[in-house]
Order: sequence, then structure tokens, then C-alpha cells
Amino acid sequence: MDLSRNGHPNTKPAPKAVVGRVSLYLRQLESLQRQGLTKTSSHQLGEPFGIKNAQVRKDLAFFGQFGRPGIGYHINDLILVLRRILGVDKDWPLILVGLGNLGRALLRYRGFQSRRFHIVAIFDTDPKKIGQTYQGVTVEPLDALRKGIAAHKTSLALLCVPADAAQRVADLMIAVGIRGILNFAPVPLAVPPQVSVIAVDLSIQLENLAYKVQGSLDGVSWAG
Amino acid sequence: MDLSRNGHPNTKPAPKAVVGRVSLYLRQLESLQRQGLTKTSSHQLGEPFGIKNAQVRKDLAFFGQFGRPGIGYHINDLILVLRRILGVDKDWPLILVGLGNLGRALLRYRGFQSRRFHIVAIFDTDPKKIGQTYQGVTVEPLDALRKGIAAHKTSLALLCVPADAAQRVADLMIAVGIRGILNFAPVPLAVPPQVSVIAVDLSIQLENLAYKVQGSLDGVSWAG
DNA sequence: TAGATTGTTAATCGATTAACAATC
DNA sequence: TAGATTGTTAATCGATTAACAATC
Repeated sequence: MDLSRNGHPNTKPAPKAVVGRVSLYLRQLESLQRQGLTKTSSHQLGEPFGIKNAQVRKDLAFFGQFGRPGIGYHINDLILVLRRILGVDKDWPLILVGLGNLGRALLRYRGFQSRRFHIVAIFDTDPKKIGQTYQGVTVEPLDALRKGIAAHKTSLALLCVPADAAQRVADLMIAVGIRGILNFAPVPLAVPPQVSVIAVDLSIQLENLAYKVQGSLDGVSWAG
Repeated sequence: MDLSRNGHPNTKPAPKAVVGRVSLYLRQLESLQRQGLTKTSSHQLGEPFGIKNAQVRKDLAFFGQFGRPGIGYHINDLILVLRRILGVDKDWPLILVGLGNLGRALLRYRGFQSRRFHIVAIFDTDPKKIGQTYQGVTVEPLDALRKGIAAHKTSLALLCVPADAAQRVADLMIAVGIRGILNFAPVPLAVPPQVSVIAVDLSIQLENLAYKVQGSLDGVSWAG
């Protein structure tokens, strides 16, 4: 399947950094669309994120030729093509494993639904939680994982269990066919090469933020 | 102040990527310490994250010389020095602005406390929430921001308000002296250069995961 | 000693930016 | 036409990896 409109055999997988930025461009395009605009430029697409116009063009060029010299990009068209490239032109069922504080917050998170990600099953080991219904979905025991994944044809999982259970649960998920894991547990997961993991580690992010602020704060007495 | 033990005037700021990885090494060091080990190697430090030994040594070399040829690194010593470099050898008071689902989950998140990040004040605009106490902290109105930040000498903020309020609240926080923002709202923030922002955008992360999985799924019928 | 492992230099690789002919 | 903006090539920049003398 050739995802580009013109040219480009599109053989090599896109670099991770490119995909991340294309997601941002899509956000900006949708924002411009809501503002009622119909066309845009590489400058306008990258500007809110501090990305240079040449970078935007290079990133898009990876997937095909979508603009017109002297004119720019047609917003509606580019939204459709980028959604298709990123795979968000269809629904993605998700499972949520581990219904702690974070799990419950994710369950109500608006950002997922608006991007066609839907939590279709919840799993936990706590007998008090099993059988309860949250946001219209009933919590099932971990043993029901295989059946649940098959029923919903799910490839993606949100892993929100405690650190010491994370690898064990991940192994289980992979064994029953999960291909992508958004890992909220603060431990590195060992997974086979066909499985993708993205780690969401808030304390690492906060640590990096503290480092940056520390540098600019050095020798400066607190006052602002 | 020279953060390294020996050599290195330590002038240039560390590349962002280096700092991120050093955080990971610190995690691994703490894990090895809990296992009762006393020394380690560049190989062992990077292995769980798929980082090569040469990369680990290069990253550490940025801050100084901490190992001994033929021996490796002393775990306890390296933990102390990396904590100091990253700035997590001291307490960091945080403010939390926006007490929605995510805000409440962050309030109970264990990963922050264990890294000496403490939420010392909570702000929201909802009159029903103001005055309520969560985890020992009373919710205050946004007008109390300046006073609260001064009282706690806070530089860091968790921004958990809805997208359409994010920029306005960020401007307010910056005006009263906040220097670092962990932004959970799915919008880019425009901030002056002396302020650092790290965006935590779960739907972007999930989108990137879907892209990776889509590639490996292409043409493969669902079955596992 | 032989084996392990460092810090650092050199070589490789990839990513970003600038420049520009082509196009509207 | 003049001005704007593309896609792409070339130049720059930075980051990763390999190699190795020095050290324990």
C-alpha cells in the first residue's frame, strides 16, 4: 500500500523523530481548520512548536508531495492524508490494565476519544474492582485477557500496574497478541522486537525539567 | 559551581538527550543498589534501556570522570554525584494547577514523592473545589497563585487545566515567577526563553505508538 | 600476568539548516 | 510581473559508535 498521493515508493520506515513532528503538524492543521482557514504554509505549520519551515517540508517530503510551490498546502487535504499516514483515520480499540489512580484518570481522559482511541476493556487483579463498571466498561480479571483481546481485536494496551508487576503483565499481554504498549510503570520493559513500547515516565520528565530550571536558577536568589 | 569531581570546567549546557539518558542511568543505579551491589559497568548501566556502553561512558564524560579503568563505577558514589548533577539531591516543591481527573491522579502519584518532588499547593477556579483538602493540601483560587508561590518558594508547576485555559494560566504562572512547567494540556505553550516547558501529550504518544504498530501490522490479518 | 573496563579520539552516521531552481 | 512558497540538493551540524591506549 502506497500512502503517498504521488511518487515515493515509501520503503524505509520513517524516523521516530519525523513521526513525532508530523503528529504536531496534524494538531496545528486541525487548529487552523477550526479557525476556518483553507490553506497554510510550512512556516505556519511549524511555528507554534519552534520548528523551522525547511524542517516541516523535509518531514512531509518523507511521505510524499503534498504542497504546491507558491501556494502552500491545502489544509483539509493534508489533514486527511496525514491521518491516514499516522493511522488515525480509523478507530483504535485499547485495553487498560491496572485500575489505580492513573488508570481511572486515563479512563476519563478526553484526548483519547477525540483521536479515535477507545478503551474497550479494563483488567485488574483486585477482586473488589472486578465486576465494577467504569465509563460503561466492566472490569475483568487478568485471566480474561486473551478472550477480551480476541473479542475486541485489540493491538494496543495502556499499562498502569505497579512497577513490580509491570514486566509480568507485559509478558502476559504480549503472549495474547498485544503489539503496542504505552507503559506508565517506571520500569524499563523487555519486549520482543515485533512489540513496540513507549514509556511515559512522569518523574523522569519532571527530573529533566528540574535540571533545566536548576541551570537557569544557579546563583539566582529566589524572587523572580 | 563545578558539579564534577575532577576536571571539566563544565561550561556548555548538557544536550537534552544526554540529560534524559542520565536520568535513566540513575534509575538503573538505584535498582542495582537495592539489589545490594556495590559496583557496576557502563554496559550494565545502559543494558536495560538498549543503550550501548560507549554511549553511557560518553554521556557521563560530559559531567566528569566518575569511573576507574578496569574496575567500573562505584554505585553509591555515582548515585550521589548524578543526583547532584540532576538537581534531585534536594526537595522540589511543586504547584498543581487544575484539579480534574488527571490532576487528582497526579496528586496521588507515588513516583513524584519518591524523587523528592512534593505538591505543596493546589489551585483551581471551580468554587466547589476551592477550600476542599486533598492529600493534606487545600485547594486555593487562582488569585492566590502569587502568594502561594512566594510562600513555598516554588519554581515548578504541573499544568492540568483544559486546553483552552492553558495559555492564559501559563502566562499567569510565569508572571508570578514559575520557571518550569510540565504541561499536560494538549496545546503548545508560548513562553519566554527563561521558562522551560516539557509537554506531556498522551494522545501524541499514543498516535506514535499506533503508527509503529500499524507498520508491523500492515497486511497481517489479526490473530497474533 | 591476563582480563576487564575506563576515558577519549577518530570514524561513522543521521538529522537539521540553508540555498535555490521551479512553480504558481 | 513580482512575491511567495514549494520540493530537493548541498552544506552544516551534532550525535552515535568503534577503536584503543591507559589503568586496575
